[in-house]
Amino acid sequence: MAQSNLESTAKHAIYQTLRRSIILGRRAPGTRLNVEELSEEYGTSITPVRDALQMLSQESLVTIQPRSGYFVTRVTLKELRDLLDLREILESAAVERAALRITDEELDALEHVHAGYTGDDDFSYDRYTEENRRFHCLIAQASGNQELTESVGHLHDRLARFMVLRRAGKTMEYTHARIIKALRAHDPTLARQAMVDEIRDAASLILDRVIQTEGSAWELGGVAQPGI
Amino acid sequence: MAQSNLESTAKHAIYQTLRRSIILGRRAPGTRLNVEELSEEYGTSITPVRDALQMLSQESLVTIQPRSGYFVTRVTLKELRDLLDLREILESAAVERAALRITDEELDALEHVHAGYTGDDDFSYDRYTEENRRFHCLIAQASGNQELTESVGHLHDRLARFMVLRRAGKTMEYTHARIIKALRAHDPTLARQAMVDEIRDAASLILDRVIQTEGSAWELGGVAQPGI
DNA sequence: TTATATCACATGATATATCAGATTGCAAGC
DNA sequence: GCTTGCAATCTGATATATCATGTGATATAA
Repeated sequence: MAQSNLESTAKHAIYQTLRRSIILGRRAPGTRLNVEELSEEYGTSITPVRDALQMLSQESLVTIQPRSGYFVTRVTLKELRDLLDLREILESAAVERAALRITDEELDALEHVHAGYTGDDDFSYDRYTEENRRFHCLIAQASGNQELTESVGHLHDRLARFMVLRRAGKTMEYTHARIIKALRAHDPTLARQAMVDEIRDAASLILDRVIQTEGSAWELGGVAQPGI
Repeated sequence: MAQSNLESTAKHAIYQTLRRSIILGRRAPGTRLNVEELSEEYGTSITPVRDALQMLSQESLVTIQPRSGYFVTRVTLKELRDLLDLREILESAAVERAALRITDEELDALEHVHAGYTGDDDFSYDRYTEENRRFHCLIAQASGNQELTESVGHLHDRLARFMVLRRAGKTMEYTHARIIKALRAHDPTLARQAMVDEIRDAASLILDRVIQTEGSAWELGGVAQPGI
């Protein structure tokens, strides 16, 4: 997304709000998104709504059936596995690079990401998920590669609705502390190992949870697009 | 980009044509893209032109200055370096995974990508660049990770206008043969090394060429967006 | 009762007009 | 001569109307 000051446009405000509601699971996968309803909800015409939906479709959060409808994208189990694997590829590379060049300021920032465990309610889990995203993006930023940072951020956005399923509120600070320790030691191998451990644990938990709680709704290995 | 049968829409046809002209360098970085002119050129109203430009901006090929103009995105030297580094991250991971699971059919396909060296003219270089993209996407596909495959494809699209600068028409088949040999041996370490060698050689050549031929036009380490 | 054809409606896609902000050029003041 | 302010123009952003396609419902025939 290459734009300057796009934040001043209505389409951007709608995009952000809608994106967040999809990511946080308030609009369920497969749900139809109706442009007339959305334009009433946001108090605009359908044009910026369409623009926002176009943007979301390019992030694969929304699927366009031309001339038929817009839908919140369903994710197959295969796609989820692919995303989690891609996450490992990107974030292990990021943390290796970060270990070699991270500054004290950046390390301090990492240590202040978490506001602590406050329970297992939905509100707390929204916060933990956001803090987790911030933590990992700060590491990617410390890699010095902005393209990599943006890729990591987008990946977290796409995975956010699944990250909540982990229920890792109690353990997150511990696993992140391991990563911070390796970064402080400027040890790329150790940092990579700590990161890969976290990511694989998370992937395993997410996949288990998804299969348990939504097994019957998943298109295992198939194409899960509306209308097909 | 999550859509079904989008190819039937005018916005998609415009998107593809415009995208290609940017990638092939026919619209130079920094060039203003005027919606009225484009709508006349494509014989439509400005609406699908706007849609297409929105899509291109999300791929960072176009930069939107809200209420001011659309421009072909300029890439800073830092961004180019970051992209090339991200390419190494993604493609080395892809080739490792491919080495473990590539089929004979996929290997045959790799061996038939190249139509041979035909000279140093522009037309030939367009073809080499396209063949190079296809080669690397086939490898990513052989990794079995569709998300990774798409990421590699997008990366090649963004880098296409720089890949041409390599002038690697004569050497490409040789470097690709090394990779194919390692894949045939199902040796991930060897495959990774061959891939990293190619990517680093390419990156070095591209950066040298860019600095030589366009050094004075580059915003070294700065922000190179129109109007700033 | 089932299969096929037709019609009506829903909804995205597109066209056109208007609005809103940015940019440029010119004039006045210092 | 330089700077600032204002007006005009440019151009993207948005609103509204119309078009085009897909889907579901209904009617008709076998």
